[in-house]
Amino acid sequence: MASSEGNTQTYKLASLDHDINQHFQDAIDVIQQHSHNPYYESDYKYYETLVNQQSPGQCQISCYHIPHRLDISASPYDWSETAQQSWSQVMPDVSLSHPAQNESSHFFSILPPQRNSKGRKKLRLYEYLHEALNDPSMGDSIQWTDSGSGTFHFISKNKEKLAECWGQRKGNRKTMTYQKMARALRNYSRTGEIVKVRRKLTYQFNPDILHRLGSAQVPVHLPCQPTQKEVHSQQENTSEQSYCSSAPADWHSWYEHYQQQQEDYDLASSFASHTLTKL
DNA sequence: GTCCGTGGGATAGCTG
DNA sequence: ACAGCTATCCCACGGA
Repeated sequence: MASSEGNTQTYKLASLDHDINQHFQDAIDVIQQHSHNPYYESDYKYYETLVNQQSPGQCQISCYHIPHRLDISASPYDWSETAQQSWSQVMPDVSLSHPAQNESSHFFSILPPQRNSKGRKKLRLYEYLHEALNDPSMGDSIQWTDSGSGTFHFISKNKEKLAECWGQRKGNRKTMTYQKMARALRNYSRTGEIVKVRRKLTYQFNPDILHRLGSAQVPVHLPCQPTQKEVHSQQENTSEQSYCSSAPADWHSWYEHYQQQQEDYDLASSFASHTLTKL
């Protein structure tokens, strides 16, 4: 894909200017905000405020629901509406002053899109990550950077724990590592489901994926290693609900938007670098 | 030099 | 059996 190559080149350029860019990040943010890019906003405001709330080593996902203003809670969602919505309508409008983990919560589950040989849907990585993000007990491994824009980051200290949980969840024989899990995440960059953000350990959900995950919820408890009964029960609960696997109209525009952001960032980086050279 | 994060080719495994 | 998709394995690279 040409866009992937473009992104790669952009990353390489950005790495050359890494030091400079750190100092110019604030200025770049201002530029991006003025260019009306809603998905490049202040992703990192909560680094200082986010707190590890739960005990480490606990490999369990309780699956809490974050209420979004646009949320449709547990009711099935008509995805045909999504294609008719503008970007601002699709995006959950979560106030930056209310980090997700401080919200009141209740149990939920998400709907895996793939089916296994028995006709059940298979959990995908991004779904698992979304579960983990909304599970306070996993707050020491993965956290929302900005739940409104779908930006999240792994906690360096415990990211391996999350990866191991993912591997256990998938029933892998070999231990899953963050490195391998991150490789899978990079695959999502190709499809646009999750993209890499220019920050260490930070990624961003496609807003439509985010919206889909946020609105496909039913009360259920999902342990890291669910028993067969639990798996069956969960899947019984979710299999009847509609789950649109086709890409809605806004998906493409979002990805273009993302690429444009990369270009904007690159331009800003070049400008910053050029300016410093002259100084 | 090591460690960590990232990028990507190759391949295994699953699904239709 | 086959193709397509996703996850995993493994290695290389760059920065701190």
